[in-house]
Amino acid sequence: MGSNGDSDDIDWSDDEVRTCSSVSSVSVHIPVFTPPTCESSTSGSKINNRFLEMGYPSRVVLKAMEEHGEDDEEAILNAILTYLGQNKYFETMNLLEDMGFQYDEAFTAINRCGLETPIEELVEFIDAAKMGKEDDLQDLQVELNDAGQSRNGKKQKLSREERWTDTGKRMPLMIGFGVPNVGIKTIHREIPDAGKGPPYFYYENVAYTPKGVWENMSRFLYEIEPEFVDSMHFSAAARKRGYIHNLPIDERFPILPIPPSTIQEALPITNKWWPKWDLRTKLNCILIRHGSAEDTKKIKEELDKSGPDPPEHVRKNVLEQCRKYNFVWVGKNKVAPLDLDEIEVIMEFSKCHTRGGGISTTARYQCLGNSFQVDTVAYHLSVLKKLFPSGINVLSLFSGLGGAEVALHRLGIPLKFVVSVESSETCRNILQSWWEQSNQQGTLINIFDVRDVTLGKLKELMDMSHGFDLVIGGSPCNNLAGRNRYTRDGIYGDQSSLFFDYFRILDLVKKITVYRGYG
DNA sequence: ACAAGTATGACGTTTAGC
DNA sequence: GCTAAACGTCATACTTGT
Repeated sequence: MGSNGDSDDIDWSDDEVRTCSSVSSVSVHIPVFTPPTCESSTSGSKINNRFLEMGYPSRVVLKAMEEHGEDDEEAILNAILTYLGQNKYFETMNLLEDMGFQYDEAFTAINRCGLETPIEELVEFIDAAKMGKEDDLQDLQVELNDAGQSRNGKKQKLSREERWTDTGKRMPLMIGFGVPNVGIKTIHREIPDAGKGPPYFYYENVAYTPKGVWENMSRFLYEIEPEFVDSMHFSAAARKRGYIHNLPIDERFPILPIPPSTIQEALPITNKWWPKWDLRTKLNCILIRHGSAEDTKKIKEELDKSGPDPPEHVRKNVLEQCRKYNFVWVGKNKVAPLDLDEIEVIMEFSKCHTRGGGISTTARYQCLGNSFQVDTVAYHLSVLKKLFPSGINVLSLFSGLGGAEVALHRLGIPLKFVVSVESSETCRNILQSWWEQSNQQGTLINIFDVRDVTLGKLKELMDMSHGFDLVIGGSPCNNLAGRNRYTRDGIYGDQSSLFFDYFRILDLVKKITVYRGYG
């Protein structure tokens, strides 16, 4: 934590790590889906443009505006969602759940049978799926029903709080302080004074770390309780991440249109070849490496050998491999790893975000596997739109592909001044070319190494920008991630210890902000 | 040939929740 | 005890450019 010989005009004596009582009481209520609220606007063409920017087909937008006038944005959005079948989706989900089916059952049924399938057939599908899973699933069902009735002495649907894997295992839902459509928690949370902005900050890392890591990080980050969210609630792939931030959590909204949230919707070309006995509707976490060609070959050979109705042990083995390597079905008995453009879209970057400019395939897989899932982060950042209508100054640490920048841009928050700190030249190039292509009007400054972000450098940057509104970043997870067999050393590991630079820089920005009266 | 960059097979353990 | 998942690392072979 050297201050590089800067002449200090602030008291930089080492802070004790703050000990604040972090209190948060949680209450839960379960609303049905409501479309995101939109500010009222004065001109119809403005609204039109906004919906078009959101990516809705112009024909649909025009039709909605014809029927609902030009000013009632909420009614127009509602109509668009109806035309696109999204309202129907939520209605059907709610109906099935009201009938007593679990979230995942309803989810799978709709996504396997299609939205237009009559409700009776969906019910049949679910029942049939259950029969196919034999005794263990029946036992599970009994167990779930029992649990559903006994919890808190009140009948309660477990599906809102928990989900089941396609093998029937119960998993935590990981919805943090709420996600769209699944069930929104109403939460009152107190942020300890030391953690309050300005600046706002947002820190991200993998949810499953060695024991004690999140407690440790939380202790540094002002005792703020982490929010754990699985991006499966925003996209077709799981991504269990923890976020420590001091953002408000009321009135969050997702970026629109809501992207496909199942494998079947996101990768429709796989439907034709997807076997009935592969019940996956969600991909596992997208990693930095893809599965091997050798493994896909073995799967094909094994299935070709066992004929049209493979025996249980073959299915089990194939499914195990598919889950492990995130294989999808691309031909008869033929699985393949995800393509790069498929990953780009699932992470909610645009197609070709990482393509070209001399970047190798391996490097693309790597930086995409390291990235934010944009919808998830955008949902959390959406509260900034109201707070910074004229634009935002961002210090983006460990920027990578620019997930934070893309999220803010997609939310329609102008990027006035962005300092991006990123050690990979490849990633800096990708962010730089996105910046140019997306027609940014603000300033982008690239810095190579977080260690170069000293007190003096920060003062210089904050003089230029009049302070930072948001400090955002996810520090390296190498030494935390479960897949690491060699150097899962925890927060003090070679790469993951850069967390402390995140903290150092954030804390310096806080102090400069107070001292100079920014914000 | 050689170096540098790229692709790929092989490789357990620690979480968490029953 | 069980199952399931996990922003990965290392060594080596291959490819590309000079």
